[in-house]
Amino acid sequence: MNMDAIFKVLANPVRVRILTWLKDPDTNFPPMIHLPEEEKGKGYVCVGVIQEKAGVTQSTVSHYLNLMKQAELLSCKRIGQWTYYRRNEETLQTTADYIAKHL
Amino acid sequence: MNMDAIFKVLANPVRVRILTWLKDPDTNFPPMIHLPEEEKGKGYVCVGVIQEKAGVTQSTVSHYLNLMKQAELLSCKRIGQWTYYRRNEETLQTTADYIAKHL
DNA sequence: TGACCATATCGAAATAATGCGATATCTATG
DNA sequence: CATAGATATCGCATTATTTCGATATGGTCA
Repeated sequence: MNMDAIFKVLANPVRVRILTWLKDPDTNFPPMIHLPEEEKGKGYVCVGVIQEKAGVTQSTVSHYLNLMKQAELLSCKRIGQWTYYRRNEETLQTTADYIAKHL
Repeated sequence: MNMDAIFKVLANPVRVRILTWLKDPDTNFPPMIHLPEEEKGKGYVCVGVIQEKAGVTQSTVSHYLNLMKQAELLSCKRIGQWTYYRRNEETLQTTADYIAKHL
C-alpha cells in the first residue's frame, strides 16, 4: 500500500469530502437508476452526480477519482456508458490502522 | 483541530519520517546533552539533529517544523540557544480517531 | 453508421509547495 | 559590547498541483 499517494489524496479537501460522501451514498446522492439490480446496495455512484455535488468541472472530478483509484482508496466499474466508483474499504481500514499504529 | 493542515503536513514523506522518528528519540537521535535534567525523557529533540537526520538544509527543516507546529502535531520549547520539538500526542491521537471514524 | 451521452485524456495557465542560500534574530559568553 | 552558535525568516527559483476548456474515447440506440 502506497501511504504516500494516500496522504496526497487526503491533502485536498474536496477529495476528502468525496470520500466521506461515498460512505453513505443513499443520503448524499440521488439513486443510481441505471445501475442493474444486482449491483445496487454496493455503494456505487456514477461520476456525474459526484461532479455536481463536488462543484468542480467534469475533467477535474475525473482526475480526482483517478488519483483516488491509483491510491486504491476507490475502485470502479464501468457499466454501459457510466463509470461507477465506490470506496475500497479494505484500503481505508488499513490506512486507519497504519495511522493509529505508526503515526 | 485543522484536519486540512494536518493532512497537508502528512503529504510530505520527510515530514512524516520526522514525526515517526520523534516517537522514539532515544533510538533515532543522539542524547540531548544541553537539555536540563528536569526536561529529559519528555521526547524533546533539538532542530540541529533533526536536520542532520532528515538530510535537508537548516532553513528547510525549520520551515517543516513550523508547519507541523501550526498544525499542532508538534510543540516546542526554547531552552538557551536551542529549540526543542516534540510530538503533540493529543493531536496525533485525535487525528487517528478522526480518521478511523470519519474516513 | 451516425448522433448522442458519459467519462477520460490532453494541453495549458494559474497557484501552491519545495527547498535552497542569504540574512536576521536570539542567546550565551568572553 | 563583540563574537559565536542555533534557529528563524526572507527571497527566490524550481517543481508539483490544481483546475480548466477542448478534444478523444467508448457505449447506446435510432
